Amino acid sequence: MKFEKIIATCVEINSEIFFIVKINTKCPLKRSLRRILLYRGSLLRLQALGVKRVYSYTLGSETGVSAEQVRKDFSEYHIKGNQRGGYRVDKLIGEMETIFHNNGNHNIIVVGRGNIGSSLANYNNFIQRQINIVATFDIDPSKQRIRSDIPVYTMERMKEIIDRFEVRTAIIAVPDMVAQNVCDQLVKYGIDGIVNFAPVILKVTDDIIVNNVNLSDEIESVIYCVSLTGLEEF
Amino acid sequence: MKFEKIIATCVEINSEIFFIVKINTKCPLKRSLRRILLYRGSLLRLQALGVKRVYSYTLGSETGVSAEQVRKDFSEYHIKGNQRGGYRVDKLIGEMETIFHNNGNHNIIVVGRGNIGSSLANYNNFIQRQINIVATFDIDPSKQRIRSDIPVYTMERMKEIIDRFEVRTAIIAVPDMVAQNVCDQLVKYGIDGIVNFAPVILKVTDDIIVNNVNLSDEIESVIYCVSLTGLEEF
DNA sequence: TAGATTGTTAATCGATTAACAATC
DNA sequence: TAGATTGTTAATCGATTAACAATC
Repeated sequence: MKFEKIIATCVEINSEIFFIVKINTKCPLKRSLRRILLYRGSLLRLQALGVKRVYSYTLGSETGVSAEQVRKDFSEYHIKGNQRGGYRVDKLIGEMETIFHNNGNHNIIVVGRGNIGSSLANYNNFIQRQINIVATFDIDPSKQRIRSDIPVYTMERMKEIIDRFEVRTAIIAVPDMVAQNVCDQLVKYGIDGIVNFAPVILKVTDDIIVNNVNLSDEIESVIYCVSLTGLEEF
Repeated sequence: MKFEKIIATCVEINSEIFFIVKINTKCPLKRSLRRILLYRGSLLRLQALGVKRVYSYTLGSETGVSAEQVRKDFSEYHIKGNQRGGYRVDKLIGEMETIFHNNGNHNIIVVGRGNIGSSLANYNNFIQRQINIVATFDIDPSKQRIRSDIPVYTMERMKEIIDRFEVRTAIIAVPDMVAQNVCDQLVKYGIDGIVNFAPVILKVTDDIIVNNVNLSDEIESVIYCVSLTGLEEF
């Protein structure tokens, strides 16, 4: 875990000077560890289908990773298989849970109950992964009438809920203009990790983990790749 | 652009053997190019605020990238600045558009008008980025009554719309169980690029670009990073 | 045993950082 | 000019691939 030095920078906007305190880099999870997350997702799915054993090349093929890479990753985290029968699915999942300290559910909250907020609230993939959305928040009081398993509260109750459920990770799914405000509030209430869906880079201190998910970027990179095909240099 | 060799693999599920033709790796956009996308997003925002000029350290700070990295990236794509006055925002944006061949709008479609599909349909960040959602599709005919700028069609009209608007990129926002079916259909109708929000790895041939956006993984990596803080080794 | 598969080490590749020269 | 900033080359770091030995 590296701590970067704090650099203050400034921008000139219409001859007014603004100071930018410091930016946190994207959640710096090692590639190998992200792949472990990927393998786990795949294994949970295979397990649900009744698969008992996998080989490195099976799992690799399932996740789009080479068999060598899978074994290399397993080796890094001391996950052992059997040189004849591959890996037992349930054992693998267990070992991965240990890596992620997944002893129990992780309580998270979602701020903003618009479309993205609602997608997340209704996303049933989370239960399997022990991600537990305890509440969502929205400034619009009419949103509280939404019928859903996951409650919608006004912003006033944020601190209370964060404390009660010992929430450390929050999702920001509010419009860009208020994302920074919400972020500051969350940090003030003790949140350590943020998944940010607003297309702005949040200004936070170094001790806060931020993962920016930019949907436009994800789509644009595909559009770009597609525009390259056809005009190949051989 | 690299073309991988085709490897056929098989899995045993309840003593039935399934063959997996080939998996496409995640949209393999170079890191530097992804950052160009990131810079562009930031520059568009700054431009809207009235910012005329940026320095490498300003833009770096805005995007969470080091100033050296910014200059290195610019150098790779032959983007030149002024050794005294930094870079002109409008000129930068223009040069980035050229890199992405962004001469005109890119028509895309969204399959699945659930929560994620609707988020995307209502996401106003796309217009600025010249991403143009021409239609959404859903099997549920009642969804066609949704009031929105972007129409909802039944699956039957997919081919027609793809042809008419020359769509090459599609977004899959359907439940996991049908994602592969939808994918196969899209490919049959001539789609070259897919952004997949279903938590399954799609099986496609090598010539199709797939970018898997897994929301659980994004959240989990933050949860993991957060769980690490506090137990630092110094 | 022979063969298939794991597990690890070494070699390569790509991406980031550091250093500094060029220049407005 | 002096100073700040760009732009590029070299050094380092990390991640992937290749090769192969270990073993069930």
